[in-house]
Amino acid sequence: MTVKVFDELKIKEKENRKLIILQIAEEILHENCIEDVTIRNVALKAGLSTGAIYMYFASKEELLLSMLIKNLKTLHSELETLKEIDDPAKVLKAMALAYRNYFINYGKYIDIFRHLTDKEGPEAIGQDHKEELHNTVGSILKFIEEMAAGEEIKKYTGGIPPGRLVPMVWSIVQGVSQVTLSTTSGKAFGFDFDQVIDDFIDLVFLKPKKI
Amino acid sequence: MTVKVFDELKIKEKENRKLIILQIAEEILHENCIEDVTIRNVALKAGLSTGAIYMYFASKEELLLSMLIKNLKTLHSELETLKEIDDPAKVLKAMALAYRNYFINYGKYIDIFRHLTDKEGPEAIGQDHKEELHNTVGSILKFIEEMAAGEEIKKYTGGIPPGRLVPMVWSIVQGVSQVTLSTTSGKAFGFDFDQVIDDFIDLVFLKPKKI
Amino acid sequence: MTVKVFDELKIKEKENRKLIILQIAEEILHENCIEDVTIRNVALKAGLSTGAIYMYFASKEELLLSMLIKNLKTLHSELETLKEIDDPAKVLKAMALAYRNYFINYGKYIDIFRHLTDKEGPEAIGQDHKEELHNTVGSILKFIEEMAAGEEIKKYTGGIPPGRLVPMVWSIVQGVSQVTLSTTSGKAFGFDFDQVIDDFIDLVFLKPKKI
Amino acid sequence: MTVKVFDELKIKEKENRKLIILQIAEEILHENCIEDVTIRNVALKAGLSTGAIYMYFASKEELLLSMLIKNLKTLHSELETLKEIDDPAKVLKAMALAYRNYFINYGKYIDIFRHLTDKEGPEAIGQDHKEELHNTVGSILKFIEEMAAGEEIKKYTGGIPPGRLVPMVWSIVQGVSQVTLSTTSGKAFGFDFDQVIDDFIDLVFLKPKKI
DNA sequence: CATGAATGAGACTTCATTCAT
DNA sequence: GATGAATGAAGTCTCATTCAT
Repeated sequence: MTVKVFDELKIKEKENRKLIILQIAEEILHENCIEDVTIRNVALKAGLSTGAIYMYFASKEELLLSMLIKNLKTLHSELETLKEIDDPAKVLKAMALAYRNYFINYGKYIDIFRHLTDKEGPEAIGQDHKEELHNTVGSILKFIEEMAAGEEIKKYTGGIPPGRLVPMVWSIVQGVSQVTLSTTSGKAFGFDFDQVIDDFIDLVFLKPKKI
Repeated sequence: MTVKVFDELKIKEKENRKLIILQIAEEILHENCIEDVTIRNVALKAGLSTGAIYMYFASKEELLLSMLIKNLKTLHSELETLKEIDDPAKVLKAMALAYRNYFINYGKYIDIFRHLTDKEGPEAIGQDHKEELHNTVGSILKFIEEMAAGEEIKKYTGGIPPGRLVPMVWSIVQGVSQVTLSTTSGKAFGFDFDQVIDDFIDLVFLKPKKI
Repeated sequence: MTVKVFDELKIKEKENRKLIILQIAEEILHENCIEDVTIRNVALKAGLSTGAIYMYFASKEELLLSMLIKNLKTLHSELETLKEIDDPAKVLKAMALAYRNYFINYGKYIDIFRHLTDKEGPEAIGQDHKEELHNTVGSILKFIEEMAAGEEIKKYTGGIPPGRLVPMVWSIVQGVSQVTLSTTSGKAFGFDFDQVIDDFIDLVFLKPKKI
Repeated sequence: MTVKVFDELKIKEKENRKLIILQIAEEILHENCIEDVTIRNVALKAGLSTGAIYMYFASKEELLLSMLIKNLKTLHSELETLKEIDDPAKVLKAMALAYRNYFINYGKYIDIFRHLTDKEGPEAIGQDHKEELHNTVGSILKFIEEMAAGEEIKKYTGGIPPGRLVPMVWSIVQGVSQVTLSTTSGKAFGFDFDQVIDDFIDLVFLKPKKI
């Protein structure tokens, strides 16, 4: 029995250390770029040896994947808190802001996403991990669909079924984030996240009343 | 005289080979990912030695940049052909399709964009090249703004000035492309480019008439 | 406690390996020329992979610089032991011999010197390292000046202040080393280091008494 | 007959173009460093193709060697003009200045010297070229020996035979050039060529009279 | 558990040299 | 004679991963 308790403690500790490593990797990604997220750099910043990282993650691939999933889950739970809002315009704005946080803080996850999913062959992501990723994204999309199915929103979306609003919302929020928050377009051309989102909401939700 | 003709032929041939290399690089990018666009790989696929690539491009940066600018220019000229269309909904659809081609054929240029612009320090893109890139993007954005300033479109966009419609259009088209055309979201969740664009156009342009 | 001992051992071992690599690099330099002191060659001769060298030296520049400074320091400490000699002729001879050892054993440091200092731009030596080098050379020159300031020596050098004797001594000893010890002039024309130095000492120190 | 004249003209023209290429190589060496003397750079500056250089020089080695020998010959003929000077101190000063010119203008010939002579094996310099180099240096040394055999000079050099003065003069002049004219020691420590040479001449030639 | 030395492959890049035209 | 495209070897350096300790 006692041994078991110890074992569980050990597992918890291990899980803890995993999270710490993950967080350090995120900091590096956030402060620099995905190319700088090397095992060496992570180990260095964590005060560990390079080899030690492999006690917690089987490969770099797995580490990156863990980062991605962890953050998608954070995004999901943030979205969940929006369920109580009634006004669809406000929901959309809140969703956009949640995504904005996800994008700003862990901004370069699209890179990871792509990096992990576009590859084929031996370096590619394992099937099991692929599923976990798929499920996590799925739950976010499902949430969006639920939001889109609200009574209020139908007044503005007409005949478009909720299922079809999902890729639209997802696309727009991601597109706006990427375009307005990236160094190039964003800073160079003076694009502003809030402005674009607000204008979009105006366009969709307020216009009918105006005319 | 004859010599001059020969000279011109040589220059043309060289330009040709440059384009072939560029196309090969594009194929690699398209079939794999930006990390796989290495000088080695390009040379291999071109049946050349690695050194030979440097006869046509002074550095890897220049190769990537050439790809990017070439395709942005193609996009721009495709957009220019849309000037005669009157119906703003049709323009938007046509623009989206143009971008879709750009994105589908040479898919991951956003990666290059970021890859080239996010870096700082010695590996970063040179200032002169940065400007060329900036200008090319600028001319596309300017075109969008001109489209957004049309009389017809004002009926649907209300008080939003054309300048502010630019990032919105750009964001949405890019976002939809990325989300629906990428392997992951697109194929995995059954998102469809045309459907999303059409729904969006419905939302913005047809709704007023319904209510 | 034991752990600490182990740690210290490791550090010592690492330092040891660093010295071994340095020595191997020196051997290559001695047997060939500075162009042959490549990371590849050093690694090969050390039975290591090229990457392994970078565990001990951050760059090739650092390796070369370490070689140079190490040997300048050896020269300096050898010179320091000459402080007790009274007879200036003997001091000069001893200094020349010390330099000869430095030059013979690690022969082509002048090359490194130039290699490191003549370059400008990114490949050039870092400012911090430049200073360390400057200081090391400075301490040697300072020693020579102190020697040149001795009472005895004034009888032979007349009104030339000690500070001006420094470049002269440095030049002559280096020149004689290079000319007599190099493969070409030295071996080809039968020049002999000791003979030249002795003659020079005769010329300066003994002549007065003769006339 | 006529054909022969043409042939000679051709040979002359070829020799001419050889000299031009040589001069261009020298300019590059002078303005930059030996590493920048590449066949490509020379061809570029000469307005030729890389391949064309090989019509005039069998290899890069030969080109460098030609540069070296050409300049040693210039030095030699400059020295020959000093034969009429009587005062040995003045001769020494003039010789030093001649060497200084050789060193300043084509300063990095010592590198070439070393580069060419220290190598062994297939890349090494051919035996025939080695001899030409040897002879050219030999004629300079012979000149120095003749100078050192003058009656006037014996008063200052006592019993040292002229043959043994040769390496001393050669060493000192080269050493002083290298130490005072190099970026590092020279500029960094404020060494001055003329000062050192003058002091040295004082030391050897004028001191006896002072005491 | 943890270390960190070492590997090996691969990244970009340069350059002397050759050869078909 | 001359061109310049192409090669192939070599250069510096990075990094995921392994393994003896």
